[in-house]
Amino acid sequence: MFLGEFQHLIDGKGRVILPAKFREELADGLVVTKGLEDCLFVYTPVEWSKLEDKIREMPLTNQNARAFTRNFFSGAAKGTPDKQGRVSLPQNLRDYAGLNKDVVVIGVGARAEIWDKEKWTKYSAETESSYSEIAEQLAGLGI
Amino acid sequence: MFLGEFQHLIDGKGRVILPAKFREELADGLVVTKGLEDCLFVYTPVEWSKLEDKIREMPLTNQNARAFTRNFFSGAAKGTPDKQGRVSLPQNLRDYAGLNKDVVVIGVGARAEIWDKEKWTKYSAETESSYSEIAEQLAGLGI
DNA sequence: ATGTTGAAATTCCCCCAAAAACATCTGTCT
DNA sequence: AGACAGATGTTTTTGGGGGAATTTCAACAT
Repeated sequence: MFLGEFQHLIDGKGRVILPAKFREELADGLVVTKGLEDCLFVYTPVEWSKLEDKIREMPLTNQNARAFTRNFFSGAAKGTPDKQGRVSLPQNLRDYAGLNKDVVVIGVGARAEIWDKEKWTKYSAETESSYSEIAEQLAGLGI
Repeated sequence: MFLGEFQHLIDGKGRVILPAKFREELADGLVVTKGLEDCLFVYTPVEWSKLEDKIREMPLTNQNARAFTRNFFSGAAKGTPDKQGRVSLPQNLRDYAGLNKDVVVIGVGARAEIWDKEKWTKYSAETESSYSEIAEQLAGLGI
């Protein structure tokens, strides 16, 4: 279970330091993928394989499914944090999320997310103001 | 399981260097064939034979099925990477996929794909929008 | 409030492995 | 026999991964 918001830097080699609170859960591996709203999703191996199973069911013969599958798998990277809690992010993922130096790592329950700091600031400002409105619309989802 | 996106060059003899992360899985052989959307599909021997079985089940009476089967099998080539992790691609396959010098090798779960760099750039840009659409739907399914 | 201790974060440096260019060998065809 | 095309091997360079050291921060106790 990932909670909280943490500021970090990316080093010259494209590595992020994981928040200390996330280390234990991710110690034996993690998977990073292209997420929604231009951020990266970070899953534990268990969560990932659930996802993977769903995707594998998609038919090879459907063109949209192919496009999605390609994006999904090619935009994914397995990794293990080193002894200092760092994970290296492949170039294509950094490009996708527009990560430069300042990043924000947030906990979102089952997964963590990595954002470019600026993008996150903007996004959270926008959604915070409409927080209760959004909540209203979610009422139908049974929360 | 193949994941990620990797840039490589084809040498003068028509050989591609396989990404280091794919080597182990392909060490004891691989099958390359004409893929969909002008790229090449690369399978492990195991995955290939699974596919072969599926294709055999297709009705011989369907004209499209016949055409597909012909392309798929006639364009296939078995190979083994050398000690440095290189695979040589037959001329006809290189022509098919329009491979010059810069290629992109991507992991797509059960298979890998080899793309001409330019084509891949274009394709992934075009399909990115459908990615987030589908991802959103999947996210709605509680993933 | 201040000093002390420990852990986390940032920077630096080294080494190994992977890429890319370069070179050699073999066989076949003319 | 020579030349060419194909495949296989070798060398050098570059980039990335990993470790270590220094600094910063935070928590705690005096």
